[in-house]
This record gives sequence, structure tokens and C-alpha cells, in this order.
Amino acid sequence: MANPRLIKRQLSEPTISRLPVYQRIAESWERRGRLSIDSTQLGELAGVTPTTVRRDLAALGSFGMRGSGYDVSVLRERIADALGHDREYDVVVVGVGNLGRALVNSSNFLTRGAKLVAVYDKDPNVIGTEVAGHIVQDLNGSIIPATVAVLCVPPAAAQSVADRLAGEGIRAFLNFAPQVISVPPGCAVHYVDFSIELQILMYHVNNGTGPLGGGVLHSLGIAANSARRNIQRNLEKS
Amino acid sequence: MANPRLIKRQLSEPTISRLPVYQRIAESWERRGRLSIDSTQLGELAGVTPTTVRRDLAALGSFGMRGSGYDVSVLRERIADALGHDREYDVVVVGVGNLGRALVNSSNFLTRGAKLVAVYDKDPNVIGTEVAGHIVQDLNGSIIPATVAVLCVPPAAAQSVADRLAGEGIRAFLNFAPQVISVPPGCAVHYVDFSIELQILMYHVNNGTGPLGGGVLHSLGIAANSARRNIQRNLEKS
DNA sequence: GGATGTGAAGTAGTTCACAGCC
DNA sequence: GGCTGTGAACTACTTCACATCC
Repeated sequence: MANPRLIKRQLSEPTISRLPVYQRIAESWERRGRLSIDSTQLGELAGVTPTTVRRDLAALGSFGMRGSGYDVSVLRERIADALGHDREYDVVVVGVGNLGRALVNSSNFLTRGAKLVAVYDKDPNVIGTEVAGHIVQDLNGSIIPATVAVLCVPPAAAQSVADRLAGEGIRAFLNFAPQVISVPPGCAVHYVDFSIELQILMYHVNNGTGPLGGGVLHSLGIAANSARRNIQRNLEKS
Repeated sequence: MANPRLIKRQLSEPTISRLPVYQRIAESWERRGRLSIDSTQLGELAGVTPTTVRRDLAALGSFGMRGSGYDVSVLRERIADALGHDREYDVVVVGVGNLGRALVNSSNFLTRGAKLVAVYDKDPNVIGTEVAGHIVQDLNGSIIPATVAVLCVPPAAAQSVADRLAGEGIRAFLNFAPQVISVPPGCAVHYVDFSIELQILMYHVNNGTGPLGGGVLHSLGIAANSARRNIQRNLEKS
């Protein structure tokens, strides 16, 4: 059942959202020269149970070493494989307000295969200026082919911008506008909404529930499913 | 079973993460003068099934009108109640880089009870400058009492900053640093990680799975649980 | 010994289908 | 007629517990 080469088995949504976390931990351990990590350590650092870690990783094929855990470089590789990091993909960022600017300048955002190919805005005062090494293009002009569009436009503009980009062949949208949008079949949308995150956090503070309680907790943001009541410690101290 | 006054029943995590979405829709309909909305409409707009909407709202008490749906203003009110929007809470933002700046200047971020009381940084070049009406304070100086801290610091600094703030009585953290942190018992952490969101999105693009497929989809970001294969349309056109 | 990988059990959340009410 | 609210069925995910292998 464990195909030596990359397994095409369908991964569950919660698993998918945890893989990037494991990956980051693996990379960090690799950088500091550790050779292997076991499911308990990985679980503490990621904020999930060891069993969950093992199930998640078993879904990528059996590459753990009984008795000693997972080789960190194999771990990193397998996850990269599963997540499709071998292939590069082109990203455009639309809307160069504070947020758009913050994203393209962030060293953490466009990594692992993501390649920024263009930045758009519709404000004439912004078009033509340089942001993170790219000249801001006119959104009403021609759109360069890309796979993903990151939407940092006002909520009222989100739908029309998405329509436009979908027409130009963009297949996936990371939407930072607090606005549900509709896209053609075959396109994917993923939402990031700060104020909702804050509201969820406050619910827990007010109710002393979930993520609080028995000790340290980790509500994994996206992987909101019950990853609580788990001890975790930090890594990458310096 | 339907207590007339605010129900203290424990809400499930997925429900909690959907309530803010319903709320936004309710507010939008209210602004445009609509009086009621039914579970099918609400479900389409939020990207979930009508049944899920009804279950979620039933958990807040039975206030739907059989035959005609939910009164939008009651809907908004009930959700605000459940989420604890009656009480105000104080927020500090730590780290005034591009992201911190974008957040405090965003009209969407600090709403519904959230009140920005201070902004901190440790860079002498930034301390003393004004951001969104607040003079940036020295993080090493005294910290004003607050409930929530929004961390926009580099990953390497996240843990020590959290330690410091937890010591000063902060009880909840919204952590934008791509770094798992540990906090004392009784504190809550919620993570927002852009690059992970992008990686999850790309997994779906590469695999044509989940959120893609049968039509328009809505992977609710935080409410990542299987809210797919649902039709949705946009609202708040202009 | 020690940790993985996994059937089996348990739990949580969603969806079905319909009784009940407006 | 139409739509809510909810028991019952179903599905998905997690956790337990242990056989298996290094």
C-alpha cells in the first residue's frame, strides 16, 4: 500500500493544512543539523497529537524509521512532493495598498515554488511605481498569464476583478478581501480574513473554551479542527 | 431547549468560524434594506449547505420564522451576542513593519468591539512615529493593559515577545509570524499564516481536488472543513 | 527497546428527510 | 405553500491500542 514513488492518494483537508506546518518544522531541524524527529516531538511543535502526525505522514507513504522516527530531509522532501513544490507556479498580486505591499515584500509569503510575475493596481498614482522589484501594471491593461491571483483589493471590487482575471485564465484565487466571490467551475478560491480570525479568537477569550483550558493550545488558524489541549514548544529560538 | 436569552451552549469550532461570515452577510442585506433571508440564500452566499446554516443558527436559539427565513436584524444581533460583540476589548499591535501597518490602517480589521490602544515596535527609527493615529511605543518600555496582542514581528522574535506580553497580562494572541509559540495556561493563540494558505490552495490546483470540482467552491479559509461543492454568489455588488 | 503504521473504536460534524409551524 | 428545527443516518476525522519492524 506504500507506493515508493509519490502517492496520488487523496489527502484529507485537515491533513493538507497540517503538512506545511510539519514541513516548516522539518526545514528548521534540518538547518540546525538534526537528522531525525519522531512523531511526539513533531506533534508537540505543531500542536497536534503524535497519532495524528503518524496518520498524516503515513498517508504520504511509509518512510518513517521504526525505533527512531523520521529522517528530517526525507520528511521535508515527501511533504514537498505531496504539496507539489517541485513545479513552479506564477503568481500575480492585485491591489497594491498596504496589504498588497506587505505581502510582496514579505520574505515568508512567496516561497516554495511561488513566483511573483506581476503586480497590478488601478490607481494611476500607483501604476508605474516600483514595488518589490516589479513595476505596478495597469489592471485595465493586459494581464500576464499566471496560475494564482492574490486579491488585495477593496471588497466592493473583488468580484469584478475576479471575473476579469478568471477570463484571463487565472485558475486560483487567494482572496484577502472580506467578500465572498464567485468563480467559474474549475477555479479555486481560498479566503483569508483577518477580522474573522480576530472574532474567533475573542469568542474563545470570552468563553474560556476550546483553545484555552487545560494548558497551552494551538488553534492552527486554517487547520481549525480540534488541535487543542496540546503542549507545544517553540523552535528556531534565535 | 431554546432559551429566549443568549444561550451559553458550547458552539462547535466550525460553527464559530462560520458565524462571522453569516453576520457579514446579514449586515450587508440590512444595509440594502432587505428584511429577511432564508437558509438557502444565506448558504449560497456563505458557501455552505442550507442545512448547515440552519444547524448553526439553531444553536443560537430558535429565532427563524418558519415559512420566511430569518429576520436580518435579529440574525445580526444574535450572532453579535454569541460572539460577544457587546463588550469592547483592547488590542495592541506589536511590530510596525509592512504588515502591522497594513493591519492598523485597514478599515476591516479592527471592528466589532476591537479597540486599538497601542502600537509597539523595537526599532528606534520607528518608535515615536505616528501610525494610524497612534505614536509607536518602545516595546521595551511599559506595556499598556490589553486583552489581545496582534503579533507582526519576525518569527525569531515571536516567542520572546509573547513571553513578555503574557507577563504583562495579555490573554490572547493573534500571531502573524510563521512560528509556533507557547503561552502560559489560560492564554489563547490563533495563527494566521499566508504562505500556508497559498500552499493549501496550490495543492488543490495541482490535484484538481476538493475546492475545485463540481463548480464554484468556497474553502472558507479558517472554516476549512468540508464546505465545498457549493454554489455561491457575491453580494455587496457596489 | 523504541517508534512506526494501522485496524478498530470513538467522536465530531454534516446531510437527509420530515414533522411542525407560520 | 414554504421554510425552520431536529432526530436519525451517515461521513469524516481523531484517538486508542497493539502488532510490526528496525
